[in-house]
This record gives sequence, structure tokens and C-alpha cells, in this order.
Amino acid sequence: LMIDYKNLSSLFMDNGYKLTNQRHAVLNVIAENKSLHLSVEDIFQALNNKNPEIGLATVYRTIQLLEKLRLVNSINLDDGFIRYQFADPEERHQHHHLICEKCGNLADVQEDLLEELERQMMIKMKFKVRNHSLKLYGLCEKCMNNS
Amino acid sequence: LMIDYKNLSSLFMDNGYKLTNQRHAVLNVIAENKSLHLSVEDIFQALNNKNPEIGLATVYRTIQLLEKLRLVNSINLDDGFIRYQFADPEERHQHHHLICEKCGNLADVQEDLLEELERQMMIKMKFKVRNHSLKLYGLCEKCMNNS
DNA sequence: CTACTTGCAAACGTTTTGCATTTGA
DNA sequence: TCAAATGCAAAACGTTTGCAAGTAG
Repeated sequence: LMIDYKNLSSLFMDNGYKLTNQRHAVLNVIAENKSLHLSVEDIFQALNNKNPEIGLATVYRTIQLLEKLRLVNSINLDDGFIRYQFADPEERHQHHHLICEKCGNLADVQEDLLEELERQMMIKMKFKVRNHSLKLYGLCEKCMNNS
Repeated sequence: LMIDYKNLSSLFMDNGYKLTNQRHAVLNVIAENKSLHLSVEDIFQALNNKNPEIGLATVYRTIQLLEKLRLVNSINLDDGFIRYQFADPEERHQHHHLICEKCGNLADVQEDLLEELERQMMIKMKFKVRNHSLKLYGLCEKCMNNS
């Protein structure tokens, strides 16, 4: 986990929330799977091993809280689930996603390539960008070669 | 409507579908509100004036078909509804969206500003982009001045 | 004619909520 | 101590589907 217990506890307390075992366990699952994009059901299943007492509603409520505290980001692939990923507090922007239309593979693009575009939005549209969501649909390397 | 009845009918027939009154009516609502982003419920309500006999399920099925025929684009603002907009067949790419986090206003950006980024994806990630979804969250001009 | 389409209502699956009980600080 | 958090089950919500009846070509 990137954040030690003391700092984590402070983050919750300072915002008027309690750091419960359940919340800590949910965050652990997400932090231990940084490269994955987990649905709430995925997280609930992962918890069932060590913390079978945690209810699904608690996972939903916790995820909402973690997102508010900016500890997780969400991505909606329009397949019926919202997926969650650990948000490194050191990263300034939500990263981009590459979605292969053939095999369904989902890849992250860490580099922020929208800074110039966002500058243009301010000039041309008088719009101040604070966050973004970019999904690129197409063919991954493997599927490009196999077609 | 950008497409005359004959061409529209051909588009449906050539793909093995029939151009029914219901489908024509749904497309008309979307085409007559090019600048808006209509939910299925919005479309259903708009139809109730002139075509009260059209059922909600038909609207859902028609929208799916229109999207398959590339006559409409969808945008998901993660507020529980998928919204639809007429897709000008002459536009090559899905346009971008500016979403004001203060007043909720939704604006379109017609200019495609991702061509260079998509070229970089091919070079750096070996990923061939075929479509994209870009949502920019922030402050519109009005809300920037009022804060 | 007849395969495709429709309208209705019931079903679906994810997410939210009400409420009594538990718990962190 | 006690407001906040939890677990459970029920409800909510947008969307999909089964099926009998209707219709475009």
C-alpha cells in the first residue's frame, strides 16, 4: 500500500469519516491490483476470501467514498459495470485507456497527452479543463497482427 | 432531415431491416434536435405528442439499430442515462464533449483534436485507434466568471 | 405471404436505500 | 458514549426480453 495507516487514517478523519476495517480491506484489494480494473463484484469476490463478513452494499458505499477521497478512479466501459483502479495521489491526471475492439483487452496510457488540447479548449471554447476521460477504441498489437 | 426517405429506406433495406413508421419517427426526433443530447426517456416523451402509440421498448430497440447503422452516436455521462445525438454521416469522428462541473452544461467540440495523439498511440503503444470517446470536465465560461 | 417488427408486461442486473444493529474514536 | 458505519433484504432504476399480434415489402 502506497499510504501508511497513519496517513490514511488522517485522510479519513480530516474529511469526517472513520477508517473502518471494511474500508481498509476494500482499499487493500484495489491497491494490491493496481494494474487491474475491478468491478464491484470483483472486489466483493476478492474480499470473500479474507473478509467474508463484508456486505456488498458496504463495498458500493466504500467505493463511492474512496472515489470522493480521490483514492480510486473509475472507468465505465459501457458493459454494465463500472470499474475501479487505484489512483496514485502523485499522478495529476486520470490516465487514458486503450480498448481493443477485437479481444477486449484494456490497457492504460500513463503519459498525459492532452495538455496542449486542454490549452486549446481554454483559448477556443473558454472552457477550463479540470479533469478528463479519454477512451481510445481500436486494435491492439496482437489483434492487428492476427487479422 | 439530412437523408431523404429513399436513401434512408435503402440504408435500412440494404442491411436487412425495414423502415417502419416507428423507426422513422424516432430518427426524426433525434434529427430535429441535433444540438441536444437526448435520453431514451426524452425521445419517448417527445414522441408521445405525435406518436403516442410507440412503446418504450421500441424506442430502445430502434436506438440500438440506429447506432448500428451509424445514424446516431451515444454519450454516457455516468448519470444513469445513455444519451443520443444525430450522427452526421459526413463527420469522420465522434466529437468531443465539454461538461461543466458547476452548471452541468454539455457542449460539443466539432473539431477533431486527437489526430496527433492517435498517431502517437500507434508509434508508442502499437495500438491502431479506430474510434474515441473524450469527455472534458471543468468550468464553462459562464461559471468561470461567476466564481 | 411471411419474416420482421411491435407493444405490453414481466424479467433482468446493477446499484441504492431503509432500518435495526454494531462500532470506531 | 453516540454519531457514523454496517449487513441484510427489499426497492429502485434503466434496460432487455418473451410472446402474441401486427405490418412492411
